[in-house]
Parts: sequence; structure tokens; C-alpha cells
Amino acid sequence: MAEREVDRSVSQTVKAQLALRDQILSGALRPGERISELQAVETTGASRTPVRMALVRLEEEGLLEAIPSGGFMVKAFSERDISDSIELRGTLEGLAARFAAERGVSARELEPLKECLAAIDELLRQVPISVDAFSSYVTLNARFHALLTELSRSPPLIRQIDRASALPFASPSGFVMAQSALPEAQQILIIGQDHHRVVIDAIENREGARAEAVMREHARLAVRNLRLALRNRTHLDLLPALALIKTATD
Amino acid sequence: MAEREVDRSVSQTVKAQLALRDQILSGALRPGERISELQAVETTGASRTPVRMALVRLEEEGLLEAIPSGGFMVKAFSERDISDSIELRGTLEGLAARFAAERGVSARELEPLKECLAAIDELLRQVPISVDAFSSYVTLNARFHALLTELSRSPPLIRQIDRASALPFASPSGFVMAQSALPEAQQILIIGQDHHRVVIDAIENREGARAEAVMREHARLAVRNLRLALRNRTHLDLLPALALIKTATD
DNA sequence: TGTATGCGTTGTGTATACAATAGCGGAGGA
DNA sequence: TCCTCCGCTATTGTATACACAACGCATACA
Repeated sequence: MAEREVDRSVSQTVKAQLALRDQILSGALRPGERISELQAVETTGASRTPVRMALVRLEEEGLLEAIPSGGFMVKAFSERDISDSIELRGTLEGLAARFAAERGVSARELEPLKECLAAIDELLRQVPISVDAFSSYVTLNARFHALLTELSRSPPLIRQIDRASALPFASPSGFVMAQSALPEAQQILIIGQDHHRVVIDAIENREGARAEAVMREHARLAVRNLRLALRNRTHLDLLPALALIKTATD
Repeated sequence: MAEREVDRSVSQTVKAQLALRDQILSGALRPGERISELQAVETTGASRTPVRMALVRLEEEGLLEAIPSGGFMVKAFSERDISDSIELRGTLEGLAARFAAERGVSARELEPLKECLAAIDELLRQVPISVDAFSSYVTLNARFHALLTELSRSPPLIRQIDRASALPFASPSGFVMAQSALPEAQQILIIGQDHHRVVIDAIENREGARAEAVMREHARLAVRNLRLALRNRTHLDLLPALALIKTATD
């Protein structure tokens, strides 16, 4: 009897965590809404213990908030929370770039980053960029940022950046998607690519301050564009994290 | 029958979390050592479910590391991990100070910070500083940093700073204690107090860049002093987090 | 008619039983 | 003597049962 389909390839805890995260980011669970464990058990197929573990993890991740009287609710974010989160990640990435530059990086370690850069250049040559190419861009951009973070060789910093990127709107992919809502999207992507180029150059020449400054500017650009995108609310359905933005308040 | 003493005033999960953290920071559990759930159940008095919840939380906090094959082990930190963590927090606090300065803070909001500053000044007037006064200093310093963080008015940033301070050696109290191991401790504390004074002044005058710079310098001072303290390993028993430093490796 | 109290239901916090897996030790063969 | 394989044990992952607390609704009294 396959009444309860048990997938043994992945732990129930992880399965529940992924399922719940999907529900939150897809907007199936509204911000501020209390999450019922019982309901979560039904929708995820796991039992209460792994569901509870998943809820604790999602709380630490920042997607949920503990209710004092017990249980969890979906966290709601203001527009400022989102822009602050992006700037926060930019600051952290700036520190990572500085560490990479100051501590030195061999040409061999820089190679994957340069390949990534070249691949993005190739994509941006299309005018206007196709939907498929844009999707590839999102992936490549996330890869670029991940590689750059790694170059810092600082586990505590890498860990913190990962945490900061857990909130979808603060992840590299998140704000790229937000930018895509703007008419001048392609131009923005090209400016961003310039930043990528500069940070590699700065790291190669061991210019820590310059490497840091450009990554922070990179994030500030993203913040400005997110603000613009939120003004003219077109195509914002591309941004899944929008489900988390406070609607009534603020 | 009080065979199992159940304290209903605080949840079993929190109780277990605190007990386990104590065990880790006191060195009762060595870095790299696997934590047995069964053993944790015995030492904490809670049952397996809350113990597991506590373990997940401590992992997210950064004190534990998940073992791929299952279970958790006490995380081990290198000296560089520690100095990176301090610099990381300094960077975050720098951003908080910048936010406070740029967004504006009323005189009334700045008042508690100034009181804190004055109280520390009072303490440092003693030469040499007494043990009691030093203990008060640790508390006041933590309070100063917490108040400053709050002034940013940015929940995501505050949250991230809290996380960064979860590792005891990266908390304000942690590195103050490390500094105390140095003969020139008092002089260092006075320099730190100068930083505190400057950051308040910068926030008052809405000089974001200056506010940020001084907080980063504040952290860099702490890193330098921690390095010195670790060189001449005297009085380092004052630093409880030392239990987490890798011994053999690195 | 409004408010307060009590009872019922729902849901979380905790405990424990069961299942599955990984690691270790012993035994047998090369 | 060493290597390999099989089985056992210990420990984790999962499921579920139980207890208590909180919220809501209804009813009764002012």
C-alpha cells in the first residue's frame, strides 16, 4: 500500500523544508499567516517531527518568525527591509572581495571566475536579450557571486553571506529578476557586468579597497533599480520573493 | 515522584539549548567531538525531541556542525576564523553606524548611548582598573554596541549582527576579554573608548562614512589585540571561547 | 444588551516507541 | 598474517501518542 509515499532518497526533514519554502515563496502561505503544523504535515507528507525541524530551520533562515505563544508565522518584509538586505549582502561581498585581494589569489583560482565573466559577456551580446538567455544569465550571475565569495577563503564570511542570501530577494538571482522588470534592463545588466570586470581586475592587482568599493557599488545599483522596479509595478511577477512583501502596512 | 525534575517555567527546548551551549563553551565538549543525543538527554534532563531541536538551533548558531552521516559535532575554529569573525562583525556594525548617521537619529535616541559612554569613562578613570570595574566594563561595552546596532533601525541588519555575535569570541564581550590578557589592556580600552566617542559624534553630525570607518577601525584594533593576546598566552583562561579553538591542526 | 465565565476544541510541546543505517568487531579464508 | 565479508550493536531519523495551554464560543447573569 502506497498510502503514504515515502521517498527514501532524501530525508523527510529536507523534503519538508523544501516543500514549505516553496509554499512560502510561491505565496501559497501569506505573510503574517500562522503556519499550522498539522496542515504542514498534510501538504508535505512528512510527519510532525521532521516538519518541526524544518520549521526551526526556516525560522533561522529568516523566512519564518516564532510566535511568542507558540508556533510560527510567515515573516513579512517592508520595502526597506528588502533594500537593506541587498545592501547588507553587498557589504559582505565587498569584504569577501577585499579579503580575496589582500590575501592573494592565484591565476588558476581566478580562472573559473573569468570563464563565468566571458560567458555572461557572450549572453549580453544579444540585443534584445532572449528569455532563455536571461534565464542563463541568472544562473551564471549567481555562480559568479558564489565563486567570488569562495575566493575570500574565509569560512565564517562565506557562511554569513550564504545566510544573507537565504532571503530570496537578497540573493543575486533575486535582484537580477527585480531589475528585469525595468525597460532599461539590458543596460543595467551591462553596468553590472562592468562591476564584475573591475572586481576581478582589482583582485588580480591586489587592490583590496577598490575590490570592496566596486562590490558595494554593485549592490547599491541593485537597490536603486529595485526601488525603480517597485515604482512601476510591471513584470514584478518575475520576482517570486514579492510574496513576502508586506501589503497593507508600511 | 520527582524522579525527573520538570521545570515548567522555561521550555525544555530552551533549557536544553542553554545547557548544551554551556557544555560547549566551558570546554566540557571538545571541538571536533561528536555529540551523542543520548548523552545530551542525560546531561540536560530534557527528552530527545527538545534536545534535537536545541541541536538544530545550535547548528544554525554556528556552534555545531552537522555530520553528513548523521548527528552533530562541536565546531572547531582556527585563529583566522576568529579574527575574520571579529572583522565581519565590525563591518556589519560599521554599516549600522552608517545607517544611523544617514537616516538621522534624534538627540533623545542618542541619550542612552551617551550615558553608556559616560559610565565607561567613569570606570576607566581608575588606574589600574579593578576586577569588578572590568566586569562592569564588559557589560557596559556590550550594551553600547547593542544600542548602536539598534540605531540603524534596520531589522535585517540587527538580526545579522546578532547572528555574528552569537559566536562568543566575536561578541563585544568576547574580544574585550581577549584584550584583557594584554599588559597594555587599559590603554587599549581607552583607545576603544575614543572610537565610541567618535562614532557618536559622527552620527550626530550625520557623517555616515566617518561613522562607518571608525567602527571598522574599532574591530581591526580588536583583531590586532587578539593576535597579540594569543601570542603571549597569559590569562587567556578569561576567554571562555578559547575552548573552541582548534588545538592540533592549523 | 453587554460582559464575564466556563467548557470545549484545536494545536503545540514533550515523551517515547519503532525503524533503518552506519560503524565496528570477529571470524574465516587466502 | 592480512584482508574481506557478514552480522551485531549503537545511534540517529521518523512516527505517533499524550498532556497541557490557549483561543473561541456559548450561555448565564447583571
